[in-house]
Amino acid sequence: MNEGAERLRTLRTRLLSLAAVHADRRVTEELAGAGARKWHYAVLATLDEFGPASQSRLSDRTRVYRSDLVAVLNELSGRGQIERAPDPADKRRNLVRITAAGRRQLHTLDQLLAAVDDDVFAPLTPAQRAQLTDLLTILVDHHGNREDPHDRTARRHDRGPGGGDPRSR
Amino acid sequence: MNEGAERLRTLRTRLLSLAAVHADRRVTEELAGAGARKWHYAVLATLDEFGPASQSRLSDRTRVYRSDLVAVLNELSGRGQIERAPDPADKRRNLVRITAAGRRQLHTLDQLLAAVDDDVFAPLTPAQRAQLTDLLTILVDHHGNREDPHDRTARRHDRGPGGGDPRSR
DNA sequence: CGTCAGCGTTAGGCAGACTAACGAAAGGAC
DNA sequence: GTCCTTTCGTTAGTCTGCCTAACGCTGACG
Repeated sequence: MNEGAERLRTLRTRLLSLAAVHADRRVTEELAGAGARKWHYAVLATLDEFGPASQSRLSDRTRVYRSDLVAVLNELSGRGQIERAPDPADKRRNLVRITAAGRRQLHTLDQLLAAVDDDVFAPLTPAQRAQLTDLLTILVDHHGNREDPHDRTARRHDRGPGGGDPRSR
Repeated sequence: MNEGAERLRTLRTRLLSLAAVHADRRVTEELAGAGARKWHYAVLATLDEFGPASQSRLSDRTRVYRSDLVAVLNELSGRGQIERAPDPADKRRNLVRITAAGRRQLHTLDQLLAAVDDDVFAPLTPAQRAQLTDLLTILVDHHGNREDPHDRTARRHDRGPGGGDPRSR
């Protein structure tokens, strides 16, 4: 009944995708149960660890696009989990800070995600889980440093005269 | 400079996602260079290994939704890489078969994907790559068997009666 | 022969990733 | 101080992948 072609089953990039899709789905499901999404968690966690920050800084740290961040912050502040106030030192900026309610929510989500992790990686032994984390970390670190996401400092002007987008899409 | 919160950097599900997103992007880019997409490859490979099949069988084996498969097959047949003809034995079905041109394309894509794999997993030693494949295979096999994709026999009824989810956007 | 299930197809929703552009404000050069 | 450029938050819109719903047709079964 089940299962496809040899080539597909052993294609490493595909395996990676399939595993990730499944994990993503589980995470999304669980977070939805708490009325949150991945980005909400990312923002709350980042604010908690780094303290108040402007939206663009948040965008850099969470890898959420500035344009999409707006909606996320709207939702979070609608629930009183963050506060957004103009920065007196620079009126272009908003200073975003996490609230007590936000910390409570963050704590809830932390536990939730730990449970999902346990569930998703249940078929692996603790040693294997650690192994997997190591391998993935190597990969992510490697390309994370050379292919910075929407980098604002290095890019921006490289739109050559040809206008061509190097990454066709 | 770089990099976000500890909690995010060490979250296993997130690492998995990030690695997969990167791999996916590379794959998509390269395939685009050959005028193909992932699904095209999946279909061609499956046809090549299993021989002619109906669309719904293809859908099962490739995990491409029947609705989306239509467009993929249109494109492939537009390029002469597959042939689609009504099954004389059951007029509801189309029999899809790969052509010689399709096999050539498949071969091209195989090489292309091998190169991408090499590139994406370059930071890992061969032993580590094998390890990763093993770990991912365990994960995929495990949930692949209990959470059949768009399973048609055992529907899911989880969409509550409450109607839509008015996600503001 | 009538009902039901399976097939291919069309249409559409929704979310995530990403680009473009804009008004407001800041910073620097002169 | 006046230009010019950059940064910031924001809105709008595109594109793709994932997924549901429904339709018309055909075959299977009682």
